Amino acid sequence: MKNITLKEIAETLGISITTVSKALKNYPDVSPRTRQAVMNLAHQLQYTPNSFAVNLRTQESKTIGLIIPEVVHHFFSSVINGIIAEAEKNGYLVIILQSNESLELEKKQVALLLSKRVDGILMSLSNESNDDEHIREIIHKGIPFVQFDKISKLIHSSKVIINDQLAAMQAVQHLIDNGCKKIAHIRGPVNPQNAIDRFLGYKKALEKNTIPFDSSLVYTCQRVSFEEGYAFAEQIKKEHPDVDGVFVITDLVAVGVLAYFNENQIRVPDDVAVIGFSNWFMSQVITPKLSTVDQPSDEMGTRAFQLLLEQMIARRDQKPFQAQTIELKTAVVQRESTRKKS
Amino acid sequence: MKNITLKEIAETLGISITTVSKALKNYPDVSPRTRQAVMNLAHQLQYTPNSFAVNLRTQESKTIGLIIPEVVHHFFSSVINGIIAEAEKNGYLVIILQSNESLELEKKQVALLLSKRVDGILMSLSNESNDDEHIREIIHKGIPFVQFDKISKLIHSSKVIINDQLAAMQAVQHLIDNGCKKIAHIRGPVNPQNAIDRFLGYKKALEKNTIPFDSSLVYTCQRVSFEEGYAFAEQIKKEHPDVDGVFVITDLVAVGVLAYFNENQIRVPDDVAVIGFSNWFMSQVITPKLSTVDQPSDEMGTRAFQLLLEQMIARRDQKPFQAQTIELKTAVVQRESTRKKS
DNA sequence: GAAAACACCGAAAACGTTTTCGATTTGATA
DNA sequence: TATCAAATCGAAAACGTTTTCGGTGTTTTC
Repeated sequence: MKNITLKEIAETLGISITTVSKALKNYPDVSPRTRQAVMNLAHQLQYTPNSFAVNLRTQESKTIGLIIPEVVHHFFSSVINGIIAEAEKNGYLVIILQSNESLELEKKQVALLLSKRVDGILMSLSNESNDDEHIREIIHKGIPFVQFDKISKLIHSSKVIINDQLAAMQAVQHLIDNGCKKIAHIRGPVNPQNAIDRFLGYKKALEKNTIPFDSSLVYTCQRVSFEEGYAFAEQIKKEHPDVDGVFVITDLVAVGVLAYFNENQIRVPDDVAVIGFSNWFMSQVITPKLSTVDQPSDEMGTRAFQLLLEQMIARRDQKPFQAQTIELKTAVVQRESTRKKS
Repeated sequence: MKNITLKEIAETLGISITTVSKALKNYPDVSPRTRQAVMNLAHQLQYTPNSFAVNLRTQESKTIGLIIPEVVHHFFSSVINGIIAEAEKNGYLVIILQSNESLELEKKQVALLLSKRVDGILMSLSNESNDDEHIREIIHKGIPFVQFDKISKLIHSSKVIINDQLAAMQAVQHLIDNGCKKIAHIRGPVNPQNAIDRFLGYKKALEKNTIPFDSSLVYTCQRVSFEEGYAFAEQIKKEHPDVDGVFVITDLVAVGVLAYFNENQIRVPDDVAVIGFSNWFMSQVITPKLSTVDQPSDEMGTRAFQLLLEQMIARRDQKPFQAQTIELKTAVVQRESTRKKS
């Protein structure tokens, strides 16, 4: 039951701890004979180094922290997938924390990870985040750090993002190209950068097509939920019966919109076209199939980790490191909810 | 940038490291004066204990490992949610590993967690798991361990499960109660206990209703995917045009079944009733809304962690510990895909 | 045959904490 | 005043590893 240590190997072999350690780590200054003996015994005894001791000695834990707003979320779970796969491939483990979109929790969790002395931190901001203190703390402490998806533009760090503004423009343009004249937008909360950018993209697309912007056509989610989509769909139809296109902040909400339309004999896309964002799995199985903007979630995870790894290596080797921003490609994917109008 | 230590506090205050440590940990044998001084300085300097050192000294890391087959999966992501919430509440962090349904990876990951010396391990088996060695290793080493969802009955450990056999029986009974006479079953892979139990439940329900069991009505998934559901639906309709009910291993596959039926003018539930399992979010938004068996995924996570915590505490206090099995309640939830036939 | 090079090994410090146990001081008691 | 108890502190060991540096002994070189 007791875990075996270098000391025990050393004692049974009648040599020093130092030599055992060196034999195991392929140091050149140990004879083939002793190395073999050590290796054999270590293997036979199933020796595994005590990682607590290794951590203390080397001052690194080969563990990174990940803070995301939500785990039960198709997009984020895909990102997690990418991160832990890439991390494991490179010998790192991932501790996952969930901010539940709460700034307060997010701050606690940053402190927690810092006190745990993870080798790096990966983070997507909560919707409440309008305050940077805790993030600056990470950077100030010199902990490798990269933001992805929901980022703060004010923080100088590596980032993996998409061009939300452009993607949103393309989505709205797609609506227009399919004959929509009056387009509503169900946007995300006020703080997150991507909600802001998508809103800006919406505005720009209208502008480009000389469609006047009407702020009463913009509906703002608080919780970004299915229920909100459902409720806003109803509200839109009440307040603007002639709306013929809706651009929705994310697929989950868009599915709520579709649910209301379906239940109330409002034909999609004939009466109203709907386009979502993120390309959740769900979108391809509902009726009508939801058009959306595809966003490479898995890749976002792997790239984010790679960036973090670069920075962790630079730190270990005391080399300078330049923060980088990677912008991933998005693509409008057309499905049934935006078929062209005759 | 440098992290501050007990030693530095001790030196600037002109007292010993011991006293500083004791002051911070509320030992009784330090005077109010010095305690206050230490507290103040520690706070001012933002001292946080070096967890590497604490780990080494206390031989625990306040970190647990979690191995699941898949992260991008509604059920599992819900369980993760429950686990990390409950863990954090109790001061534990969670390292998540994904076996990708591969036994080989699963074994590596167990070894990894063992070498990282996590305080406990939570695990749901991969579909490939038909071999116990690595699990027995965990138990043999005395590491607290609890299985959930996809478990091995042969391993003696705490477990959090549902009564798959009963739940499946109820699902099939529900189909029968709604007028189905010839019921197909799309089952999960051969190894997992829950696939076996659900199949057994299917058989028992037929038996109870004196419907003859026909093995050609049973279709076996390999990957438990949407696509398989789609393909099996086609196959079922070809081989058994008179099938009027399908019980499917899980909602994702059932959604594939619905997709095929929808596209081929096979009316659900009028021609064929369909019931899934697990109550994924998706099920309530597709057309027709999918009947299913609700399974408390979040709670499964919290209960699993609680069981693990009990065992970790018992181990720390050198108290004996009895493995427990918690059986969570399931419930058939009726939606549109199984409306009663006239 | 002396000097230099080489091969092999181990002592010891260091990482930063926790905890035991003994030492010292102070105040109270007989 | 001598004794005892209580209050306060610190030395030191321990957790298990990594790595530097110096010390042997052996072999090569001129």
